[in-house]
Amino acid sequence: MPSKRVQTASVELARKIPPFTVLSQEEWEEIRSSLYVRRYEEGTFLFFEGDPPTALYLILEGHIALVRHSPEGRDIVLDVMRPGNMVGELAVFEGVPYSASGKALDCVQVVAIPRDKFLHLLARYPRMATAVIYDLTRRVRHLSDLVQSLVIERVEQRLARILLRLAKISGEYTDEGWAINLPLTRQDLADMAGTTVETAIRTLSRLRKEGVVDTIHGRIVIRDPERLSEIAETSE
Amino acid sequence: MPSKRVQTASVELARKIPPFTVLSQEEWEEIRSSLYVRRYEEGTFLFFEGDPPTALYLILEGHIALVRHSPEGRDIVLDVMRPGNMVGELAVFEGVPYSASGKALDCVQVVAIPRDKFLHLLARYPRMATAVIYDLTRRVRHLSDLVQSLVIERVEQRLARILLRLAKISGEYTDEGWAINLPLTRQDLADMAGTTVETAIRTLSRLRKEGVVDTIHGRIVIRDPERLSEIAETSE
DNA sequence: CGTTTGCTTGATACGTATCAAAGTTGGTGG
DNA sequence: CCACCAACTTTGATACGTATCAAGCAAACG
Repeated sequence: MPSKRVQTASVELARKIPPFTVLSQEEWEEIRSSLYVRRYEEGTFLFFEGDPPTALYLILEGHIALVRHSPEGRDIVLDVMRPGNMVGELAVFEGVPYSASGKALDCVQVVAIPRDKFLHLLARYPRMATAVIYDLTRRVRHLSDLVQSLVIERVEQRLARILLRLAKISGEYTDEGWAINLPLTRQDLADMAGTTVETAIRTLSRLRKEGVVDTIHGRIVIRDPERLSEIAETSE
Repeated sequence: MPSKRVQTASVELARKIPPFTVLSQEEWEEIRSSLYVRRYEEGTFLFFEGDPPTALYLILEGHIALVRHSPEGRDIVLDVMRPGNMVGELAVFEGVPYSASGKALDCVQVVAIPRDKFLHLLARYPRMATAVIYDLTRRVRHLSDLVQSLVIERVEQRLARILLRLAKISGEYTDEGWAINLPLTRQDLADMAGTTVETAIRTLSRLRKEGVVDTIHGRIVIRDPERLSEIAETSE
């Protein structure tokens, strides 16, 4: 049964990432059966804001955007998570609905841990909490940066910062430049920068005319990382 | 020695708040000597953004604002912490400089736990991690709300939201209305709303003329909580 | 008292949202 | 292979909220 073997192999990948690295081999073997692998297509949702907290997800592959939907129909991307990160801890911990939706930005593979299983695990192996704390810590720091960015920076700077971050997260060096390996729409970028599509487009167009960035086959390529960093850091 | 007795009594208050409630009496007695109480005057700083992480603080009394300073001299309040909350966990955990300053908004009393002591405690009593996680969870949720607020709401709505939150945190019912028991300047409020003093003042003036809020002896009083909630929730 | 610090109001400029409309791309089925 | 549709992208004109600069005012303080 090939599919079964793939499944087992994938779960085994989780063995090597933070919450589980603290476990001994026996402990791991014991809990492994509680975990299951799931795949999500680009653009699909793992869960929606407001859903009851059924599971916590550990990213094996791909990228997930945490998105808030506003009543007026506007979306806001709070964070972009990548392999090794956890998603859904907040809700799972407090037993309250997810406070944001989890949207697959590309082809995503996760290990899902049902809420009650995870709470059991944590009660039994409290050392696992360290991994959760580190993940939350990263999120607090990122959100703090985002707040500061929204208050003091203009759209151009915010976009520059976002592009550099995305390139760091999932960039690839090509002969065209430093390419961001994610199928992002202008709307996605606008939602990350806290602005509108039109403004995001205008800003990117200007940067393209200046030779700083470009889009090739729908992917954004950073042609002049130095210049982009300058724009991101300009304090005025 | 009266001062010594006060000190001991104050440390004892920490016994009843989250990270320590999980400890048995013996465990508590063992670690108690590692803790010490500190007091801060209104307007003083417990630590500054960029300082090495010397200690984690547990608030016994008073309120602390987590403030980011921008290079251009602008301040941004990321969160307001109150009794029972922890301050400084991020830096203490990762061993990196504080990512924001801790500013006493009123007369503050804290239990300080030196970094190495706290890490030891946590390694020894991993159950304590739960309290840390809950605190971080609250912060992530608050920062997420703040980001959403900054992106979709206008200054008036943001200020309304902030006033309601502050009133919930440290409000008192007087015959004048629901008074916020903190000595806040207009600048403080502007820093919380991510705007400038002038705009904050103009907005508050308007609200005062409409009979929604007022300031009496430098304290803000909410005269019409209903109306203020409406303003905070108006989705357009 | 004079000086500082915080508060207030006004005039103007700028960045970005909004509304509108046209161009582009990729996929689907005839 | 082409026609068509839907989704995404792009550009333009205009309006609005808020920052900025400037100046006067009030209260606190040594």
